[in-house]
Amino acid sequence: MARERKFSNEELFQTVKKMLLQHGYEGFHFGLLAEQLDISRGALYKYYENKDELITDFMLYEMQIFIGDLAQIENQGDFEAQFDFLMKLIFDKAEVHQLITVVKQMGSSSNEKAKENKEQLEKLPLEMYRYLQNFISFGKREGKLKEHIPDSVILGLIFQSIAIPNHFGLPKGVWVNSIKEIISKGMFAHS
Amino acid sequence: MARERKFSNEELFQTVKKMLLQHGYEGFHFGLLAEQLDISRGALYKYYENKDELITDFMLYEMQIFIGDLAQIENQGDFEAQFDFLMKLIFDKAEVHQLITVVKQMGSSSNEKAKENKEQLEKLPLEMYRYLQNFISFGKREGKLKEHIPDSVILGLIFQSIAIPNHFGLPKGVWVNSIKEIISKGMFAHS
DNA sequence: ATTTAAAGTAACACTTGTGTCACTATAAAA
DNA sequence: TTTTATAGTGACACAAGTGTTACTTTAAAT
Repeated sequence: MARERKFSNEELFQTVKKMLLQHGYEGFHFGLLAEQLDISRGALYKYYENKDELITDFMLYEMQIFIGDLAQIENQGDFEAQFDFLMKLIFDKAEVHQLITVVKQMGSSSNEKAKENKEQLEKLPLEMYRYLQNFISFGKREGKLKEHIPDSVILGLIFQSIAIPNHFGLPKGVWVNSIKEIISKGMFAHS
Repeated sequence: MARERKFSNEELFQTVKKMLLQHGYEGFHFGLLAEQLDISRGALYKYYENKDELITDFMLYEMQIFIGDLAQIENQGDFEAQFDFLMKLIFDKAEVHQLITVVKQMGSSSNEKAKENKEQLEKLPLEMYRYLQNFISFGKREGKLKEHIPDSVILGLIFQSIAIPNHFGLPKGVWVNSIKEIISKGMFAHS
């Protein structure tokens, strides 16, 4: 009944991700995207009214995958296993984190659908927080995590650790293990 | 011999900083800047040929101040004092860190002066590294820092810690001390 | 008071991105 | 094979940023 599409949703979102990481929110535009997908700019308007609607839609997709993965933390057994799982997840999905800054750069957008998407997006951190809160409570309850450090600092530091630049190109294993060691036991030698 | 300027260099750079943090590299432009400074756009071209020349010039100014402050680390006495000094400096100058990402977004710019500035900028991390390398060597030599953790991970984690978002608005003292504790002694309770 | 050098302005031509629309292309249903 | 619904195109009018230039303003030197 209809003509075949020249690009899949999967292709579209992958290209959007690449473009956003490369050019940031303000440098991202339909011309660039259309060129990468080898279609005309006009074709994109068949699916999205504007940039913000497309970006929020993409972010929703990306975040839902991330949360789906995160949900698996509950099946990981003891606290150490959960900690390892979380660190692995974060390092495997390093880009998700940089993408979050993109949403913050969006103004109050013109389009209705984009606003809806944005509202949806704002709910997701709460959903994430549920899993992470459980993880931390579990750790504290078991006496594995220091009681007196605020949960938000623990979470913040874990999440931020993915953004540390590996300038000297250390092998990933060494890299991740070093970061895990500092976060869990500190960089100071035992006195 | 000449007319009075409507804006000082100090004012200019402060506004550039604000605009860059607010809009990012690609969203920053002369029109915006001129409006903020309450001058015409054309006036800016009396001083800078284009955006990249202005931004690199600003970054050079900003980084040189930071390095000047950092140099004081050598007068801080023992290792713990140096660590405290470094953490305080980093938290007081949190913006400098976000600004570094701006330089990475610049393409190979059109203008000669901008290229020169960029080359200068690329030399600065090495100058910073000298101070930080000394700090870490000192710490390891004194047996205060773990020998087996690569220097680049230690530095990376310290610098990255400033970007942790204080979503829940913890008081700055609690906030910084918590982060310092994790970095130095870890978030795991002593077994 | 006149001159002068630098500061600032405003308009122009140019470039790049936006959103729309009449149009063509194509795969499947009838 | 004709119809039809959807995919995709290309051109148009518009909006926003760039870089230049002829012009005006102003404070200090003569």
